[in-house]
Amino acid sequence: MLGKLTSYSTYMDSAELSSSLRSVIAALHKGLRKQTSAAGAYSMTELETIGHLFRNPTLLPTELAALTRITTQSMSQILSKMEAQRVIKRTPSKEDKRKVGISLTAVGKKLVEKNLYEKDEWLKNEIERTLTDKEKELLAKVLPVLNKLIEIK
Amino acid sequence: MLGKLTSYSTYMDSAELSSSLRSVIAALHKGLRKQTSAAGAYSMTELETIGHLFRNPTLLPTELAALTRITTQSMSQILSKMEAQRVIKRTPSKEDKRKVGISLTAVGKKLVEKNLYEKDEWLKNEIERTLTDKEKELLAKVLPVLNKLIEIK
DNA sequence: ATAACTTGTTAGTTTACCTAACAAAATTAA
DNA sequence: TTAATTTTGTTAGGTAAACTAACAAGTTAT
Repeated sequence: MLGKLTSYSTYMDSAELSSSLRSVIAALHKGLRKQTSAAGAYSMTELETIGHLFRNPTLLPTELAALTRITTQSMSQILSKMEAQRVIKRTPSKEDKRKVGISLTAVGKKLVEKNLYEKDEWLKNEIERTLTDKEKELLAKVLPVLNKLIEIK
Repeated sequence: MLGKLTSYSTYMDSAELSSSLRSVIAALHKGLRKQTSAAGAYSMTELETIGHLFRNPTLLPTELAALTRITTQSMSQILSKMEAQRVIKRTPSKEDKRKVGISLTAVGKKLVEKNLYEKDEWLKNEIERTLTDKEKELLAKVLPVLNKLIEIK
């Protein structure tokens, strides 16, 4: 079962690496979903959407959909929900009347600053509880590597 | 926004670490799901289930549910589906008549050997295409760290 | 001018989970 | 030993978060 040794690892070839990575991603994702699904909280994708709007003053629905990797139709539904909650606002463009700028409302921004990181509490606690400082450092180092895997091409 | 510096990272505190990790996990999970959802393929959890049965000759539904982090009810449905496909078989225990041993059929084993790793093809290709050998090495090193985060307590 | 493309939306469907309710066997308590 | 409780597995029904289909309206290309 063990793949042939290569230069990049004494233990794993890419097949085993991907299988193990899939496995741990599935488990972590389930842990996260269980957290966020508690009591009318934001879903994973809603959380991502809010995060993008926090870092970018305004974005189009299409752009948000691409960033969060869902269809524009699904994004449209999320936006309607968040608009009803006064978390985001839709501002139709004057140059191109098809376009609708999406941005956080004042209420939304306040809510985000107060709550966004709190939503990650579970994972944060898991990290602090189970990992050593050295492991945290390693994790921080590998994040850009993981992000390379999901770059939009 | 930048947290105060700590010993384990020059750049990230646990809050930022967890936020970034959540983000990349969500994206990777979506990428994986898109792959596995193609053409009557196995879902993420079904894939996990098969993997566990590949490594353990027989397991109980309860054990499989715990390992894959879903309810026993959900596992029951997955098992029914896979039994209908002749991928797994149910063998009631003689000592304890409540228990049902789950194992891969001959057909299932063959199918798994042929296909399990292929299902990870997308991720494998992404890894090989976008990561350098050094990055692959780093990824292999961080896997046990990520697994620590999801250990069943 | 009209055809083709872009952008955003609503409507309806699917998937992968969940909770509720229950049956049957095993274990513990009385 | 009988009765209550716990364990194990299942079916039935519900839900959240995605999807595809269809379409309206604005923009660009021919």
